[in-house]
Amino acid sequence: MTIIMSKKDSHGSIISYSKIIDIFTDRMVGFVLISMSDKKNKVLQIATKLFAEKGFENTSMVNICHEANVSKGLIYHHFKSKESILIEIFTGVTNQMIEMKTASKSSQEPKLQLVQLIETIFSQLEHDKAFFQLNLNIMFQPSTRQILKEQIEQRASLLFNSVKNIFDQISLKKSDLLSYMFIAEIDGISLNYLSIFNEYPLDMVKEELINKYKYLRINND
Amino acid sequence: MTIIMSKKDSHGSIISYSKIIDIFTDRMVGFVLISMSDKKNKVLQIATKLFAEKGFENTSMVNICHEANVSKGLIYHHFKSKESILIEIFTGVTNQMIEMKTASKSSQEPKLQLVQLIETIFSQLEHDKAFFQLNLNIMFQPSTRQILKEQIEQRASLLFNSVKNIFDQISLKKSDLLSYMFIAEIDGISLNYLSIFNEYPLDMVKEELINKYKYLRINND
Amino acid sequence: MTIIMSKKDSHGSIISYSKIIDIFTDRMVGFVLISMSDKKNKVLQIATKLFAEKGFENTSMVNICHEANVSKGLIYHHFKSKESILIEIFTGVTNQMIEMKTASKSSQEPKLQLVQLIETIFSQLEHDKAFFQLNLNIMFQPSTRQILKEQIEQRASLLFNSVKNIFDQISLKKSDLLSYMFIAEIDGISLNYLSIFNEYPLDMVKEELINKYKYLRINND
Amino acid sequence: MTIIMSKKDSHGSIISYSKIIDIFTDRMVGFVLISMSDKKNKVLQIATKLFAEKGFENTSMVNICHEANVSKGLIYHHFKSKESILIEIFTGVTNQMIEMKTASKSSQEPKLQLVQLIETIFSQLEHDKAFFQLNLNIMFQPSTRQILKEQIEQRASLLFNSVKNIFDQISLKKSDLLSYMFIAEIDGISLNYLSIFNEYPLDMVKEELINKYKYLRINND
DNA sequence: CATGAATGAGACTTCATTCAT
DNA sequence: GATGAATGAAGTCTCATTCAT
Repeated sequence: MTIIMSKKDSHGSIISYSKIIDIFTDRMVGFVLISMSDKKNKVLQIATKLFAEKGFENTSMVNICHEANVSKGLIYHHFKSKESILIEIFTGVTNQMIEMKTASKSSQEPKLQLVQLIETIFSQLEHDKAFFQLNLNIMFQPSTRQILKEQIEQRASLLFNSVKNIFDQISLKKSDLLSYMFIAEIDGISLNYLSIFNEYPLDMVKEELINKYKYLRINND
Repeated sequence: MTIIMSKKDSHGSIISYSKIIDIFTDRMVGFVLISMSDKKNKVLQIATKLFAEKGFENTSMVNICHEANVSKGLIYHHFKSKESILIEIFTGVTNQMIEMKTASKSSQEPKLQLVQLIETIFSQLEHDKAFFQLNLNIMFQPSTRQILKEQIEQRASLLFNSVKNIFDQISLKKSDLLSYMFIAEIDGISLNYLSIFNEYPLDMVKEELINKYKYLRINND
Repeated sequence: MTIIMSKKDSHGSIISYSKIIDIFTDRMVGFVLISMSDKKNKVLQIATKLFAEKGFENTSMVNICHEANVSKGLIYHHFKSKESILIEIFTGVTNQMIEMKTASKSSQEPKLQLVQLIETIFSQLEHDKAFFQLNLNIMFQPSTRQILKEQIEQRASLLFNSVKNIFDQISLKKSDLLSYMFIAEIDGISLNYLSIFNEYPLDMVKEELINKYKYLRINND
Repeated sequence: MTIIMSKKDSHGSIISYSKIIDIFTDRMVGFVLISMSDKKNKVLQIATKLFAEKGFENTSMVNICHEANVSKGLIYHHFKSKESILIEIFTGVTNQMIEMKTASKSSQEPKLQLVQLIETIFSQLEHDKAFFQLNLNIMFQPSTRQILKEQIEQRASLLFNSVKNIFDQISLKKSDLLSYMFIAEIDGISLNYLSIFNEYPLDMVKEELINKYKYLRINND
């Protein structure tokens, strides 16, 4: 799944990728992660960055060591293998998504929820191109895809359920189909923006999409 | 670009991936490839298959040699490097797309052209998942992406112009935006079908999309 | 030396390998080991087991830590190095052998002493294949052999003197040669039983050997 | 099996280990090996030497590279792994043994065959201590033992059948038992000579053994 | 055209050992 | 006594590429 779920916190702001990166840094307060050693943190942070920049296969353990100022031995003290670093990164984000989903109970009008969701996602997309590209890279590289198959599926159903939940509030009819179309549109735009077109008119496309869903009228034939 | 352009040949049929694969085989008559030796053909064919199955980085020259029943020396006689095999594969398909584009001058009603395009693409998608995944893999793997940057952009504008050309026949207004949306929808669906959802209702989604464009009414506000 | 000396204690029973293992446990009362901490004991015990099962080179300190439920730091608190664990294990057994030797003063008829010795050794052999294999492993692995060279020689002469002492009681003539042959036969059988033949008829061979020495008649030509 | 079978060639001389080593050198004329590249030969030769001197686990691929004046890549071009070098060495010798066995049809008096066998083996033993030690090392190192389990068993039965065949000519009764004892004596002496005693009186022991079998009288009770 | 021996850089990983706490 | 984070050397193996034949 290309999309990272958004979460409105008490101040109405959005948890963006900068927050996701915080999972591995000092501001994170989840009890599981709080005890993570600084060096391990650093490794996860650097690995995330390098995997995003160069791809998983083209990032060597030595690359990570050097950038993280850490010895090879230490990495293997904290992680079983290179693969397991990838898994830990991915799991961190997946857990974050799950947590967000549980936390976010919107009472807004459903069409506005869709609009909000679109805005959140595109805002993240613009801020963290590299991170989204990492996700795509991982999903289409057969080797890494295999490793993270389950999580990818988990994330997909997580997002789908969130979206379908909103459409159900609008109309139970065709909510499945509408969810698939909604997600396809967002993923397609992300894909084109990130990797296909040189100068993609993201703002224009975003506006079009928002208008579409703001004034959505469902044809119940 | 996820999308491989279709071409209606004189019999109204579609150039599918099976045809694309033919680029590398004896039936191909393009002037560029006509002189290609059988062995070189075989290498390109096998490399395409292996890159799709295992990814570029995880396919070794030896893998290709063994499957193609060819010696290492011979591969380096025909190709400067592993990269250049990838480039040649990609170029072959790009050239094919260009040729198709020049050849295909449809006189059909524009909305039917869109429907035809949708059907073509999804038909290819279903037949050649691996090949489409290869394209995605290459585009999101930073290393390979860099190598093929220009071609990726060339293909994107090729497709965009084809689509925009159709929308222009419907209405000059917003034809850009509509083209971007159309491409995004198709790419998004492909993406979700290929790599995200476990059991994607491709037929249902396709039908929805076809209905949308068959009866398209443009809001000219 | 493949052979672990036996000892008849006051009840006529034999000190078997189960007793040897006790060196490292609470029932041991030797003055050297009495003050040994429980954890150190445990480490020696586990190390013996792992060295026997996997060989010295293929047993890592971490393997020992995990199985002994002890931290790496603690092992290095008790032992200077991995080598020194091996040395301590070997020394423990050697000391035990020395102690046994000093303790065992048999007044039996010499040929019966030989029979007794044969029975003891084969009984141990059957009970503790792994332990005997460890001894062989250590003696033939050039690296470990070097470390324990002196002890190996010490044990050899210890055993040789014990055996020669018995043969001296039978006949002073050729007692050297007879001792070498006796030891060779026992070691050869052990070797074949432990490591060469798939289904070795140990009982049959043992009986043959016992008969040979029970009714030994020395040719004094 | 510690013992390498001997073979009387047309001049009554013995194929010693120096001949076995020739398997890997220019004098070998077996059609299978004649085509082996010089470099591959060299690697096998050097590996044999180093495994014998330092043990399998303590010989690194780099050690072999350096001594054989060959690149790491080349070794892996010829051998799948370090293990496979060991297997190839061992297999070479095993095949040699099989070939010798088939070739050697002695018409001598059986007791003299035994004497001949003893002399052959001890002659080899004295010439090639390191090689015999390698065999022992391999058989008692759990890791290598596992790898060569089958061959070890094959060799054992090969030797056993040879020996039993001779004893059968003397007396069918107890020929099994006598074979086991004979092999045990030889292996025991080898073991003691190679690895236990500092100054082993090999000549004296050998003479004793020869006398025993030269004038063997079987007790048929 | 065609082969495959040969190279050497660099990949992932293991491991004994040290040391601050 | 006890812990485990941290190190760095060394190990096995892979791989794109070159080149003599």
